[in-house]
Amino acid sequence: MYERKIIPNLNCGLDLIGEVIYGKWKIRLLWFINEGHQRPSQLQRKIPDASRRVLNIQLNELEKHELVTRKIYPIVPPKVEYSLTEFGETLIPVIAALGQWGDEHEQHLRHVILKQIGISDLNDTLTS
Amino acid sequence: MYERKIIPNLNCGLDLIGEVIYGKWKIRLLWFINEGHQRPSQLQRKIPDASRRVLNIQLNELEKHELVTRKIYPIVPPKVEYSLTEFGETLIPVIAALGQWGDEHEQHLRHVILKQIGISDLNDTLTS
DNA sequence: TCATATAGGGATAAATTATTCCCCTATTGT
DNA sequence: ACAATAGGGGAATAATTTATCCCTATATGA
Repeated sequence: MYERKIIPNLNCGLDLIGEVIYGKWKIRLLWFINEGHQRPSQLQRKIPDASRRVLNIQLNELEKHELVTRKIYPIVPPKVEYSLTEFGETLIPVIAALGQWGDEHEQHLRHVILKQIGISDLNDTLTS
Repeated sequence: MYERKIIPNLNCGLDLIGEVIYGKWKIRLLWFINEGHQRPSQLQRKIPDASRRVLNIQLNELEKHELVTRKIYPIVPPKVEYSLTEFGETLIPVIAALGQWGDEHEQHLRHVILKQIGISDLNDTLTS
């Protein structure tokens, strides 16, 4: 595992929440697990742009941070199910607020983001 | 400026909000600007762990994303003030929700974060 | 027998983000 | 003359995060 060389700040609530949700796919993982997509293969299908590898890594971190639990069924082929812990569930309303803000301002966000990236990528983005 | 090689997903609200707030200091910048710390030097004093350079870069991005505006006073020594746009203001309640969750679960978060990083860093973190 | 599905991890490359260092302008105070 | 303050940016490097590729194991169906 990677070992940090710069010690993180843990001064305020924003620092603390950042430590556990800052990761490209973590919020989506929590969201989909909450929606009932509990198995790794299901999650991968819901998030096809992420590689299986990263999802595993980020799921491990979520588990270490006690936001999710992992249940292994001793059968073949293997079966694993992730569930939100009570702690993890408290985060759902916050994630909902993030997603809602994004949805409410979709038009404007798309505009300013594409403007910055460069309009040349517009087609790629829309067709992906 | 850096040019992306991987095209971002802009499928849902979570993708969109991520594009504008995903950055180590952005949320704090928005928060402090909202609190009235509008000048770059003030912001730097509020966030001493970030270098002046990164703050400038992230402020530029926030401006491009139309979350803040930059007002330059043509005097010497120079004076600059950042303000939230109306759009930026709509993000404040969301940031507040993030910070509040972090504050409410401070004990538990500290515990799981330090557990993962390694307790050896405990002293460093507490005295920094 | 061979492909598929299931779950996971090691090693390494690439992409992205953040830090460091140094440079520029002009005024005020010592 | 020199340091400090105000704001800003280029270039190089470090740190961190993601992506890619390849390998393990077992059972089922074609």
